[in-house]
Amino acid sequence: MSGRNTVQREIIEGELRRLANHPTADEVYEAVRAGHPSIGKATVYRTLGRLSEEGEIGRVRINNGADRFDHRAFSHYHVRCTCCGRVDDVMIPLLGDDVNEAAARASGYVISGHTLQFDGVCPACQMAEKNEEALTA
Amino acid sequence: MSGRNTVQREIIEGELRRLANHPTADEVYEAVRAGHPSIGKATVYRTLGRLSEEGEIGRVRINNGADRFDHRAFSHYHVRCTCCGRVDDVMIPLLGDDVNEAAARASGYVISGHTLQFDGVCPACQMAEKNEEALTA
DNA sequence: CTTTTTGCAAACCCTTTGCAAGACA
DNA sequence: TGTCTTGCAAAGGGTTTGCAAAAAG
Repeated sequence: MSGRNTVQREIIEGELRRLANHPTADEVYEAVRAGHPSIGKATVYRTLGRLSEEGEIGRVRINNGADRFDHRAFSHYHVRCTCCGRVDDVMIPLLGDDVNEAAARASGYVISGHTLQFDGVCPACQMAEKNEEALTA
Repeated sequence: MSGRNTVQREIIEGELRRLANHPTADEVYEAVRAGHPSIGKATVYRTLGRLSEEGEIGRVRINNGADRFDHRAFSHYHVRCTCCGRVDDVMIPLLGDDVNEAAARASGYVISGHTLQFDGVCPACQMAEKNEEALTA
C-alpha cells in the first residue's frame, strides 16, 4: 500500500467491497455519502483511482459509459447490456499471450494488455422484451 | 443511405476519408472547419453518428477517450498507445463465434458482439523512451 | 514539521439536445 | 409542401484539478 491510510480510504474501500455489481464511482460516492455525508465526491474519485493503481481493486473501463470498479483485482472480461447498461462478469478463459503477441506483430506496438468487452442483452431485459412482444401480439 | 444527401454530409464524409488515422469527431470538425468555417460542431457529431449507424463508416469506442471514426466499415481490432493516445488498427483474425457463445453461456446474456482493444506503446513512443534512457544514462 | 489527503467548487472533455431557420425531396 | 438537417448555444454526464484547510506519518 503506497498511500496513506486515511479514514476516508477505509470507508470508500469498504463500501466498494460491500456493493455487489461493478458500481460506478458515482454509485460508490452515493453509498459512501449515505453513511458519511461529509466525504466529497472528488475524494471518492481520487481514492478509487489510487486503489486501482495500487492493484487493490480493479477498474473496468466501459466503452461509452462511466468506469466501473471491481472489488476483485484479478483480470477478467465483462459484458454490458445494451439495453439497461448493466455490467456483468464473463468468466471465460483469458485470451492467451499468443493473441497479444499477434497484435504486437501486426501493429508494431509493445502490447501491455487488452480489454475484451462483450455487448448483449441481459436476462432481465430479455424477459422484458418477451413481455412486450406478448402485449403487442 | 437512409438520410438526406446534404452538402455538409458530403464534406464531412469526404474529410473523414481524407484523414489518415482514426480521427476523433473533434478532429474531423477541425479539418472540416478549415475549409468550411460555417459548419457547426453539432452537425459533425450528428453526421458521423448517422454515417456509422448506416454502416457507411466505423465508430471505434475507446476506453477512456473520445470515440474515433474509421473510414473503413468492416470490423477489426484496435490498439491504443498508453503514452500518446494514438490509435491504430490491429489486423489479426477476428475471434470466432465460439468466444461469443462461451460468453453467452457464462453470462446468460444474448451476445451481439464484442470489442477487443489492446493497450501498448506505439513505435514512436518506444523511440522516445529509448532516447530518454540514453540521455539519463 | 513535512508531505499527503481532503473538501469544495470550478473547470474540463466529449457529446447530446432544444429550437428556430434553412435545405432537401 | 412536409420533413429532415443545420447552426448555435446551452446543457449534460463523467471526471479532474486548484487551492486552502486538515490529517497522517
